[in-house]
Order: sequence, then C-alpha cells, then structure tokens
Amino acid sequence: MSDDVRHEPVEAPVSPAVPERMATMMDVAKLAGVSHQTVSRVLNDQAKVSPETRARVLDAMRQLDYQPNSAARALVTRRSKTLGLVTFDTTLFGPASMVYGIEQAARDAGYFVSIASIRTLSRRAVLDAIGQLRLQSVEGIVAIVPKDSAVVALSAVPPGIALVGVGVGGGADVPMVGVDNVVGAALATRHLLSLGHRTVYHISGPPGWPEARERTTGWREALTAYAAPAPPVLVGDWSARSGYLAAQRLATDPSVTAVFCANDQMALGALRALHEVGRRVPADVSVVGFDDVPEGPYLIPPLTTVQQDFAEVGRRSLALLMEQITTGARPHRQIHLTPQLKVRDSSARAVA
Amino acid sequence: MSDDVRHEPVEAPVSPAVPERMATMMDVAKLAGVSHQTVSRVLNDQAKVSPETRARVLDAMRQLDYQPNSAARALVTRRSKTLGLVTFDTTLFGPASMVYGIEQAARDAGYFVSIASIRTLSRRAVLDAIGQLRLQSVEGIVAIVPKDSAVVALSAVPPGIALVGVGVGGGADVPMVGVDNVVGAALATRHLLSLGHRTVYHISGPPGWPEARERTTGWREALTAYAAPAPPVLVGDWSARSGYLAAQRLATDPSVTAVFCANDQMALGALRALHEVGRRVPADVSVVGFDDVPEGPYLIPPLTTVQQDFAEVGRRSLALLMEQITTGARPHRQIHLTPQLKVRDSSARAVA
DNA sequence: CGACGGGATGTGAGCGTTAACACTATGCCC
DNA sequence: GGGCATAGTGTTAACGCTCACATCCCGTCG
Repeated sequence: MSDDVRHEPVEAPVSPAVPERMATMMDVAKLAGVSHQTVSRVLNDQAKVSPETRARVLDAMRQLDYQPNSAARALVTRRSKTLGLVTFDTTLFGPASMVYGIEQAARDAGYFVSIASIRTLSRRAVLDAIGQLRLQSVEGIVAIVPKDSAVVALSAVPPGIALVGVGVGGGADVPMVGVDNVVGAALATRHLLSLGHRTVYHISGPPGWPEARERTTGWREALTAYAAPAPPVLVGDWSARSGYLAAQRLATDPSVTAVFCANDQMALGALRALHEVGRRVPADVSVVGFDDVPEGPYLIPPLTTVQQDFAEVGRRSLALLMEQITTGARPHRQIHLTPQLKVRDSSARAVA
Repeated sequence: MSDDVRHEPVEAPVSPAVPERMATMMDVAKLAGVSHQTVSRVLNDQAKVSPETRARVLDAMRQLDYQPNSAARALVTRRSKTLGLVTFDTTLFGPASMVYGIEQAARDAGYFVSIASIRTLSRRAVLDAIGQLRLQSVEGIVAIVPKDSAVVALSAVPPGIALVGVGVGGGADVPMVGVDNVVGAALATRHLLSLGHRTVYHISGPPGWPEARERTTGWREALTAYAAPAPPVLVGDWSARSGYLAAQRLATDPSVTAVFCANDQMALGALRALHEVGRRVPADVSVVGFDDVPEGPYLIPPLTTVQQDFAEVGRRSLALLMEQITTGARPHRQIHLTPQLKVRDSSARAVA
C-alpha cells in the first residue's frame, strides 16, 4: 500500500554511506532472462542447465559484478563455511606458524578463517573468544591455547560444536593435535648424553604449560634411561630473557657441560649468558633448543634443536575438525606428531 | 511478579543435546511469552522494554542457550561486522605483529577478523585473496602486502570497498599506514655517523619492497647529510641467511666499521659473519638493525635497532578503515608513524 | 498415437533476523 | 472528558538465497 512513498526526500543526511545496492541474484536473472533459480543452479554448478543458458547467466554476472550474498546463503544452508581460530600471542614463532599452517589448510578446504587472539591464557579469555566465534556461527573451532588454565576452558565448550585443541597436551579431554614433546625432548637429551656428557641440565618452560611439562618429562626419561643424575630444573618463561637469566646461574658451575632448553628463544638467551662468562659453545658447554626458529642456523654458534612440522600440525587439526563437522561427533582422538632432531654446531662431544 | 517462581524445579529433561536445531528468536519469544520483536529489542538493547519483560526474555535466552543467528542478522542489516585481513607469511615478526595489532583493535571495535594469508606476493594472489574476502561480505580489508607487485593489485580493487594498505610504501594510491622508514633508517645511520664512523655500509632488503627501498633512501640521505661517501649497497632478502652472506663479503674489508641492516634478522646473520672472521662487535664493527625483535637484547652483543610500534600501526589502520566504512569514501590518506632508535651494545664509537 | 520419461526451467515457501509501522494502554493537559 | 503524547508491545514485510516441487517441452516406446 504505502510501498513507494519514497519520492519524498526524507532527510537522513547523517547516516553512514549507503553504497549503491549490490546486484542480487534476481538482477542477474532478469538480465539473463531466466529465473533466479537458474542463476542459483549456475552458481552452485549443478547440472540441468543448458550450456547456452549457463553462458548467458555467467555473462550477466560479469556485467553486474555480481557477488553472491554469503549471509543469505548461510541463512538458508545453515553453513557458514567459516572456522574459528583462537590463539595466544601470534607474535611468538610457534603459534604464528600454527596459525599459518591451519589457515592454509582451511582455505584449501574452502573454509574462511576467523581469528581471535587472546591476551591472556585465562579460562575466561578463552571462553569469551569462543563465545564470540560462536556468535559468528563458525562451524568449528581450533584453539591454540597451550596452557592448563586455558585447556580446562575447552572442556566447558558445549559438545555440539566441533573443537580441536592444538598443543594442549595429552591431558585435555577434547580432540587434540600436537607434537610429541616427550619424544622430542628425549631426542635432544639422548643426543647430548650420547656425546658423552655426564648429565644434561634443563631450562624448562613455565609451570602450567603442558608442552613445558612434557618436554621436562622427556628430558627426565632420557636421563633415567642413561642412568644419568637429574640436576634441578631451572624454570624459564619461554623468553630469551629468562633463558639468559637461568643460564647465568648455570654458567659459573664448571660441572655444567650440557643444557637442554625447552625452546629456541631461551637457548638463544643461554648462548649469550655462556658467552658473557667466557664459556665456549660447544667446546665447553653444549646447548640444544626446541622449535627450530628460522634464525637458528645463524646464531653463534648455529643451534642444535628439535624441529616441529607446523604445517603438518595445521593440516592434521583441520582434518580432525572436518571429521567432527561431518560426523557430528567429537571423537576423543589425540594426534602426536614426531619431531626431528636437527643437529648443528651448538652441541659437541664432551671433553674428557 | 514471576521473579521468584524459582522454587519450582522446572528442570528441563536432561537429554544431552543431540543435533537438535538451535533455538531461534521465535523460541525465546514463545518461552518468554512475548513477540519475537520484543526479543530483538532486548537483544539490541533498545529502550522501550519494561525491565520486567527484559528480565523474562533474558532468562528465556539463558534457558535455551540462545545464540543469535549472525547470518540472518547480516542479511537484513547488510552489515557483517567482519573485516578482512590479507597478509603475507605471518611467520615473520613484522607481519605477525601487525596482524596481532590489527586483530586486537578490530575486536575492541566489535569486529570479527577473517584472515587470508598468501604464499606469494603476486598481483594474482592478492586479488584472489581479496576476492575471497569479498565473497565473505567483509566490510573492509586491511592488506599487509609490502611488495610492489602486490601493491599495484590494491589499486585494482573496486573503490566501493573500504581498503587500507599496511607497510605498502608511499607510492600506493590507496590509504595506507606504515612506519616512516626513511626517518627510521636515517636515525640508525646518523647514530652510527655521529659515533665517528667514516661511513656506514648497508645491507638492504630485496628489490621491489617499498620498505626496503625507503630504508635505503633514509640511509643514503643521512650519509649525504654527513657528507659521507656512500658505499655500494649489499642486497639481502630479509633472512638471517642473506645477512650472513652479505656480511661475509664486508667482513674481510678492514675499512668497514659500521653496518646498517634493513632488518634484525639480517643483522643477526651479520653478527655471526663478523664473529666468524674474528671481527668484534662493537669494538671493530658496529651493527644496527631494524624492527626490534624480542630477542634483540639477547643477541651477542645486544642489538642496537629501530623500534616500530606495531600495535599503533594496527590501531591506526583500523581507524582509517572505519573512517572509510562510515563515510563511504576512500580518502587518499597516508599515515607515517615515527619509529624510535633503540641503542644497545652493538654500536659504539669508531676507533681512531 | 497417446502415454511416459526426463532434461530444462520456473514457482513458492521458507531460513531468522531487523525495520517500519500499527496498536493499546496510561497519564496529563486544557 | 476529549485530545495527545508516550511507553510498551505486536504485526507484517523485507533481506537474498536454496530447497522442494511444479511445469513445460520433446523424444521415445508400447
């Protein structure tokens, strides 16, 4: 009835810019002289469209610069084709690499990736982020939240939503993908022991981080296997600074000849602390890291470390997520990828 | 009135949610005994809802674990509340930091961030990524594509869509935000010259990268200002390896006493090359980097560098994007943030 | 030669939300 | 006491798409 009283210039000058309406499927249909349904068929390229019609529709789309409306599509199909990614400080090499790996895998699978980085790994922050992502109707969530306080939050996520934890340790009761840190740390430690070191000191990651705990476990197991005494653990926080400070304490003790650091940053800091007091690496002390950052080969000296395949982690977590999305169930699957030892110059045979 | 009907254990049957359909606004309305429109009003908290009704609705939402359907909302409001982020290799410190900064700023502004990392900085890759993001109906796009071949692609993006380039250099004809590389490089170079070095050598970033070019320009300008001779530029590719290789060539030349590297990774490589041939830093040679990576203070020796405020870059690019979204225009605005020199131990007075 | 089948296309009904407007009380002013 | 704001609520119509089904046209077979 009052449908086109629009001729009256209703004053609304201060409103946000109204871009000219995008072309809709209807517009394309009209231009191509077909029904909107035929356009839809072309778009989702189902069969049952004659080549001639298809060409005409395609042409109309091009002319109008038609962009299908994802909201409308999502509304009716109930599929957003979007994945959520919760992650902690993407500035760190580990998380950044995983984000990259996951994102690539997701886009290859035709999914969009919506990211939510959190500032702290608290239960609350994680749940907030997941809540936001759910609001956005993501079909599944990958959470890179490698700390206990955050991992417990994952258990609180309603089972209806597909979820994968990355690097969250074996204790989680959600599906997870991660590197086998126990094996990796054991690899590093055995390497040092096999070089003749009486024992291996350890600068660990901070308490409450599954990966830190697992690496410490691997270190300890390797010591036990070699019947080597287990010196007290020095606790770091992943930062170069903490590695530096911890190593300072070790540096003055001449009995220290081998140190396994739970990541490369701390190893880097350790390298400097040792250098400062004149202890040569690897002549006097061997140092091994974990992660294999790209700069590793160019440190002084090039760092022996444990390499993780982050791209594979990304692919696997995506696969696990897809499985959940299609089956609708949340299998209690845990995938551990085996890391590799990367021997460079920072580790050497113990002097007699 | 019905506020304390709580004693009645109304308890819904505890059937664990099988793939049952999500509650809709209609369901909430029914349960609360109001119309769906009232629910909508509560949701978008407009006034005109009695406190009592609002409470009832809120309660119903809670009971049903109601999640508004973002697709339906986006469809009718024509606003997706989503921003697109195109970025290159998020594994690098610079891009990673910017992504982090932008993402934080966006979420603070109530926007979701959809990310698309590209593997190569080709025109095609950039346009593909932008196309995908547009398909997803993002309201605006931030592109971290710091290479000429990618920057030109940005000019080809239809003006209807909000767009901001980050670190794309002054030559772009789209709005951009970035650090003032010329000033930063000049800062570093002047610092070295003021320490008495006759001239400063330069290991640059790869050709075709605006930031590399600008840093080289700043370096050259500073030399000119000091009437210092400009030695030939050694071209790197941002990697520690390239810095190492370039510095190897410099290391044997005793007239080289100061080197400005276009980023910290290359500086790290240079540090090692110098170390290998026994040239001490900073006693024999001073080295300055650019970026201020977190490990900088723990290199051997701690690296003097130029610090960029990535968080601010994120905030500014978001602001610029928001401006476009609300005004509907694409202003030709260029924002240059001034970086800071961070003096540490890798630079020292030239020996006489 | 009429019924049948299947390829090609069109029609109508939602999907879950917000916008616009209509309606009902209630209170207040003159 | 009639008019008239105004707060609170409901009704209806989009939004742009896909799904299920209806329709049309033709060739083919009994």
